[in-house]
Amino acid sequence: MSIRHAPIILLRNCKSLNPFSLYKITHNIITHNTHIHLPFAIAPIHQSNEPTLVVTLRMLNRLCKSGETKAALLMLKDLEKNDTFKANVTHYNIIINTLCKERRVNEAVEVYGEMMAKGVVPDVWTYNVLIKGLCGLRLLDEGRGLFGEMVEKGVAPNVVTFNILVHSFCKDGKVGEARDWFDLMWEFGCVADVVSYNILVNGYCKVKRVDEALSLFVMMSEKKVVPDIVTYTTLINGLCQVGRVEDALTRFGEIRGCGLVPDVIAYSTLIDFLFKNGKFDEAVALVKTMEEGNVVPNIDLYNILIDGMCKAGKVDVGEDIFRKLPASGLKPGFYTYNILINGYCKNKMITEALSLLKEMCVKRISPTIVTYNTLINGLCHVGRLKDALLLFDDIHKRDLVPTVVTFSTLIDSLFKHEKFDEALGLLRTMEGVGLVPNIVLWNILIDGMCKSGKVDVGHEIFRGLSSRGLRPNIRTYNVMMNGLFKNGKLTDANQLLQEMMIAGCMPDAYTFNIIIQGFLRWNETTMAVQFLRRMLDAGFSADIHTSINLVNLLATKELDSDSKEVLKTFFQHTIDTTVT
DNA sequence: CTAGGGTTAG
Repeated sequence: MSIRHAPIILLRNCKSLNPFSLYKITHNIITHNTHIHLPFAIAPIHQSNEPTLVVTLRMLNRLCKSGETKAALLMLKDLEKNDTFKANVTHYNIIINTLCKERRVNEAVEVYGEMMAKGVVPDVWTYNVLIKGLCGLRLLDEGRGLFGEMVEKGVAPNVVTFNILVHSFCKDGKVGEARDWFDLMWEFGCVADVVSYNILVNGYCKVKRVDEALSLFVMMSEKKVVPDIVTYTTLINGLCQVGRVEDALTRFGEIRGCGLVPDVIAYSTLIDFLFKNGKFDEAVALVKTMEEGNVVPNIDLYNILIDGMCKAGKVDVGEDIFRKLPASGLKPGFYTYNILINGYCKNKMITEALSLLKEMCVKRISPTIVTYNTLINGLCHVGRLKDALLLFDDIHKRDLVPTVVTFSTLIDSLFKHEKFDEALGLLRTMEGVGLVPNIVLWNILIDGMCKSGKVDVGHEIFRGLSSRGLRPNIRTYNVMMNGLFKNGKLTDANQLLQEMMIAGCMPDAYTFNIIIQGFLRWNETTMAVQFLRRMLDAGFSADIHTSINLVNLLATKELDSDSKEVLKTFFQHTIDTTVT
């Protein structure tokens, strides 16, 4: 037997080897026996007479699919070296795609450079994959740049190219630009398909512009693009998000009439929404309908069910579903554990939550940082700050990295325990490891500052937000307003209210309660009553503190008849809603 | 032999 035939015999006998081992062996033989050509060595793996091109493509693809990127890269290098067999654009595409999926976009771009240096001309697939990879890292400008480059090089974009771009801009919250890309495709001879519409419909829904989503739905029928189950699920989700449940249910009912069948995700969307809005019975009824329709629940639906049970205070039912998963051939992963742990925490059953953490470790399911964040939050919530800090120390031992959420939770709790110095110390630690506070943490900090008697520092932080590229949200305004009122800075508080309205941030129930209590505290009865009226008009109700203050007001103060009238309406309204 | 869309936890 000549050395030339060695690989053939070797590989014929090792069908059970995985692609990596096969290629490793092939690769080793080739590197040590330079006279053997790569295709010659690989072909026998498949014991077929297929053309070498197809064989090598399959080989590469199998390596990538089984997570053996290293071996795949090795193989590509060999293909590049080979002079009797030239690497084809698809070889490169497979590699570039894999690297992009692994978020190794830098390397993908390098391979792109290499292929051009080798004179291999990139095609539309190459660009689509790279644009998607870049946009996935939120490098939208680079993605846009690559689009320009492909056009310049004469590679025509297709509908997929535009879908990737529309989707990327939607994900970044830039629906306007997404719409521009959507409209642009016709100028390149492309026509939007059902996927294009679904992406944009979802984009509009995610920023709560549901009416524009609905008008796209109309546009679809004008353009004779038939909606599919994804279109319906997207719309239903959007309608739910803006509280239009009735419309959502109507759409759900339309599905079958279009010759479509609701799938698990369609059901999941509605079921989850029903649970989140306290419509427990309706949610359970829909699960039954689903099962009767022979739609098989998957792990995601079970996660939603477990979460829903926990949110309804029925953790034991949640645990029951959890324990019965293996019977349905499903095994809970860290995600499911996190949900159940969260359920126990929200129901203040910390012992059970902690024992689930132990169980994960025993079953070799690695907890994630979310697991720890959930437990730390749960411990803080029941006042066990010390234990929360102990758990915080465990994070490093598990090779996990704390996130801004981890720090925020602890800092918030430290502030609530009036441990101001420790809170600020932890903030410094956080910044020391290169984490940047987000708006949620700034809200906590502003609140903490105000409550430790440093309103001015809080106000300063607030003023500095825009220079950090952050926009105050409703909570930011609320904590700031609360701080200003509590410290008697009524003028500033008033000004802040104007500011938030101009910024398009509408006061919510919290805002009104803060304002009313704030004015009452400083005996500004007229203002308080004025805002009470505005609150009632806006459809919000008073919280318990505000209500008590208003009762006291009625009992102790001389009031003009107008004010009395407002208070009367308020109490009547409260009684009505309490009785029903 | 490669590219695009809908649901869930802190």
